Amino acid sequence: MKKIYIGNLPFTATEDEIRELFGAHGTVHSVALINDRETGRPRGFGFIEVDDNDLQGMISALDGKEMGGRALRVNEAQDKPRGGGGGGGGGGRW
DNA sequence: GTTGAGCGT
Repeated sequence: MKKIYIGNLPFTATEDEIRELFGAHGTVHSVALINDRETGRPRGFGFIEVDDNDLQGMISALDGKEMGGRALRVNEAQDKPRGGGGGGGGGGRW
């Protein structure tokens, strides 16, 4: 199971839309749209957990897909450590 | 009734 970073999301997008959109191209284990912790406004990006075998398929299939008038940005997430401990990994190689 | 970076508690 891997994580996918979704950016350039429209403020009108919801987890349900993401789940259905990505679920149509693979198995989506969980969907999480990130909104501002202080103001509560949507940040325009989110995360989803998908299977390893469907990760590439979703990225190649939904990356650049238009949603709400804006092109979605799909890429494998970096599994950044949020709650202490651990170190970064991979990343940055574009 | 607003907005736009880009990896979350």
